[in-house]
Amino acid sequence: MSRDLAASFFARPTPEVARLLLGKVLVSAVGDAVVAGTIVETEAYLGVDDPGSHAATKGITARNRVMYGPPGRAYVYFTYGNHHMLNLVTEAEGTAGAVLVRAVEPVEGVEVMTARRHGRAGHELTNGPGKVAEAFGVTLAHNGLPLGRELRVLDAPPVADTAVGTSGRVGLASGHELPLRFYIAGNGYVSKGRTGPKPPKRRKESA
DNA sequence: GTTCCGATTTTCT
DNA sequence: GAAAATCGGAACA
Repeated sequence: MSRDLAASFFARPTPEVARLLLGKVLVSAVGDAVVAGTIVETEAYLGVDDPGSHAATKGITARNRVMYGPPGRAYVYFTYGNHHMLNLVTEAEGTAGAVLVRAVEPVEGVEVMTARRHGRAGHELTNGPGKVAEAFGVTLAHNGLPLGRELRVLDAPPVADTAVGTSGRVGLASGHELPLRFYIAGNGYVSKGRTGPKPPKRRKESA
C-alpha cells in the first residue's frame, strides 16, 4: 500500500521535488467526497533567482509567506478571479520554494470531479492547474495546510527517466524560459499549455 | 480546425 | 488602480 510522503521528501531542491512528484498520487478528502489522481505534470517555483515566482521580488509577503514556511504543506493561490492553484511547499523552512501541480490523471472519485467541473469529462477534468484545484475541491481555505489530512500525497513507484519530459513553464509573465516544468510524456492528461507546438501567443502586443 | 477575448477576485504598489 | 502561475466560449478560416 502507498503511504503518505514524509515532509522530508519535500525538503530538497525544488526542481528535484517537481520531478520526483510525477507518478505520486494526490488525494483530497474535502467535504464528504474523496478524490485521487496521479500527478502527471508539475512546475517548480523557486524563491529568489526565479523571476516567475511570487517570492522573487520582495521577500516575504502575506501571499507568499507559506512558500518560506516548512515543507510538506499546501500553498494555494487564487488568480484571474476564477481559479485556484494548488502547490506543494518545498525546501527547508526559511527558504522559498513550491511545486505547482499542473495536471493529474484521475484514479478515484471521477464522478465527484465531473460534478465539480460542471459536467466536463475525460482529460478536461484535470489537465490544468485551475482545473485540478476545482476538481479536488481546493480553495484558499487550504492555504498553508499541512499534508496528511484533507490533502495528502501518497508515495508511488518512480517514473522512468525516459518517460519524463521537461519544458519551459506556462502562463508566466516572466521567467518562463527556465526548464522547470516536468511531465509524463504521452500522458493524455498533461496540459498542452497551448494548442499544439506553436510559439507563445502574445496577445496585446504591438509595435 | 485554430485564435482571440473577456471574466472576476485577491494581492500588491 | 493594475496585474495575475487560467479557463472557457465566441469568432473566423
